[in-house]
Amino acid sequence: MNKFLKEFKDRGFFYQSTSENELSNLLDKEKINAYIGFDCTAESLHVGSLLQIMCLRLLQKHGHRPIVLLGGGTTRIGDPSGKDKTRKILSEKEINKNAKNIEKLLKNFLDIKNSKIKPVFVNNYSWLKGLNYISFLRDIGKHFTINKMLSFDSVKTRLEREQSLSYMEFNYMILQAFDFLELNKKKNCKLQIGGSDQWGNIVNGVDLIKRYSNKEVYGLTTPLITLASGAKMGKTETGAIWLDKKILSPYDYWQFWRNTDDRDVVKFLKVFTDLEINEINELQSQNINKLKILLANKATSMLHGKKAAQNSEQAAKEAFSGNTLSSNLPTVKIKSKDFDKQINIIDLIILSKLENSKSEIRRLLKGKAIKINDQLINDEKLIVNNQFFAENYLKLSIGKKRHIKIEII
RNA sequence: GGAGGGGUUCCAGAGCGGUCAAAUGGGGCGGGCUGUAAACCCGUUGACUUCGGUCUUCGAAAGUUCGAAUCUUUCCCCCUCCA
Repeated sequence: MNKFLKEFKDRGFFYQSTSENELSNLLDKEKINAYIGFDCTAESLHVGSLLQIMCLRLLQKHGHRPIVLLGGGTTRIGDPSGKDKTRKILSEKEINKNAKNIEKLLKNFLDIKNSKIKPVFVNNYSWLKGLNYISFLRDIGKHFTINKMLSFDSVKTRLEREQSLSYMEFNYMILQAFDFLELNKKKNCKLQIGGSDQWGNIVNGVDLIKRYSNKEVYGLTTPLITLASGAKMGKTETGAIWLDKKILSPYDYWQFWRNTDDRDVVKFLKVFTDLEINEINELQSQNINKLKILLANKATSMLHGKKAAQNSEQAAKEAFSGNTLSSNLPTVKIKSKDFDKQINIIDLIILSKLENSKSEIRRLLKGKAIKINDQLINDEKLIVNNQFFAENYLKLSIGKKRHIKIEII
């Protein structure tokens, strides 16, 4: 089997593929261009997309060129796969902004220097915006039968539940197939990778290219990563694990990985780091917490850089064991006019934005959850004044895991 | 078109005139144990509070009543069965 494909499987990326043997042969024979599409519904990507991002890296590792398709056009329509309802439609401005931001994020992960494997970024809006309806129907539409389209899961489930599926969304799969065709024509793209929920859309593209150009292209899907606990990867109660540091600090990102369930650690090392498989196998005998730190460091430095990862590890070490006020903890700045020499503990926490309900803070205080400079606070009337600050800093902890530094400016 | 069932706090789901901010389970949060894990145990889970209370919630609106999630009317939305 082809080396790329083998590693793809060994690491746990593989779910299914079209004509696997032929694909393997092709990958042996030449370095190809392969694409993954990202939709632009949010201003950032979250950990849920990380699996796809790692696929792009893996392609690069094996000398293939990734094409990143930003769904600037298709986001205007909305993919009905896996959705009960039509999503809200975003404005053009938002979509463009999102696309830009996502491109920027992805560049953190990819090798953008090596010209042989340097990723190509394309936005499908560039070819979708000017489509001529009549010629599109004649050239492309004739290759799709309604009979078949109705058989796709994304359509079927909607219809079965008698939830409306608009004509607009119904067209999504055709557009995605068309994307593949365009990329094949323009960029000689021969492979599309996507999540398992994209299977139908991908196969459509493969079929379309076969019929339209009589060329052989391939599709490859990744499994849905589920956690040992059964939850979906990347969605926590407090919100998604975003990749953009403006939304989620590197420290919190690091913590996300540090808190991985024991049972998921090895799986994650394989999928979300570049460590070689045999290296990971050797490491398995190590202390599980060391592995989690390794995972956190690898994952964080890949996105935010080595320095950020080191700082996060350092901050975590200090926040959890020592009582020193780490300079690396996430910092909340409070204006001295709001502080005004002293402030009630509850108001301080509100200002810090760690909690936004006073009742909740009172509960936490009663439950021995709140510490200032590692000193337990259980008096809700406590006045925090200058004495609590070393320099201009104070460490505020809620529970065992949330630690921040408050700075007066 | 006909017959019936239902919309309750994050979710599932009880309540069916006062004792209801609303049982129970899940989830979340906090505490304990430990390893910033899992499992387990305990507490907590609308907001505000001078801790006495106060205010806002049971699909929407109007009404009956001293008093409504609970009764009535209208409206909106879901589901099941028959045609």
